[in-house]
Amino acid sequence: MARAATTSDAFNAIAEPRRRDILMLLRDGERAVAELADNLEMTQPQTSKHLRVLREVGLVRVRGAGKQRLYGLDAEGLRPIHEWTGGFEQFWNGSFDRLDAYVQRLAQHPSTTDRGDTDD
Amino acid sequence: MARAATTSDAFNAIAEPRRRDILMLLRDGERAVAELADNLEMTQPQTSKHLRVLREVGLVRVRGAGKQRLYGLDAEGLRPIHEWTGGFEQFWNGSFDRLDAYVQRLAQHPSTTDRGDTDD
DNA sequence: GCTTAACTTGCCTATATAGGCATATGATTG
DNA sequence: CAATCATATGCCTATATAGGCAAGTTAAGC
Repeated sequence: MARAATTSDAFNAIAEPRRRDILMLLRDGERAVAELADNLEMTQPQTSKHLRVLREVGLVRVRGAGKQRLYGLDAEGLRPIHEWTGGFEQFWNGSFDRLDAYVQRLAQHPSTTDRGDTDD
Repeated sequence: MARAATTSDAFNAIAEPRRRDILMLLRDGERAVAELADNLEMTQPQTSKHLRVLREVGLVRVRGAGKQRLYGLDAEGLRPIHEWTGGFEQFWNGSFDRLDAYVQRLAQHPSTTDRGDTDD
């Protein structure tokens, strides 16, 4: 099979640096497409396409304003990613060692601790 | 041009659900390839390839243990993602309105978002 | 209705996988 | 060294973009 679709979920959507840039810009408020394109030095169609992806995964929403289309942030979709990565927080704040790993393994998969190399 | 490489950074690496599964399993401790493959119901080559991507972006590390290769978590690389998404936290915890946006636009410092330096 | 402005979409190409399968590489043991 | 177990890679195919460019669409204004 082929690779996963970037339009499938937020994880894939923010894998593209361009789209992360767009989201960061939108933190300052709604922006028109041309404004985004100008700020990020991308062509307009390029910007529109990225915005479409972001819209399909629900990270931005559009609002018609005359001839323009104002895109606004809908960051709720980033929350699952923040929480998912947060599930690994203990591994980078220094409060984790082999004993912790062993305890966690026991708690979660008691049957899979039979590798016999836990000689502590 | 083509789409971005999934091996380029952690953002791309975790865009693949399979790889997220692997990382979650590794929270319980080191695992051999076959063990991961078995747990996730993937083939062994498939697992090896995903592990290679994860290794190249620095999310896991390997350790030879006899005939086996034990993969362990190196979650430090997830930290930037956690922090990046954290930069949008204000948008989903309800403490954001048009005035906030206005103030942020005035400040124009997208590099360092709110890290509790106001009234924590 | 026609023109213009601001976007969106279609079409095309090149590229980067992800998965399947077979094979090569590494390490251990007899 | 040969045999075997555990992984890693190579090769191949199908697919999903991302980007460029052109054409279509929608909204205002005259």
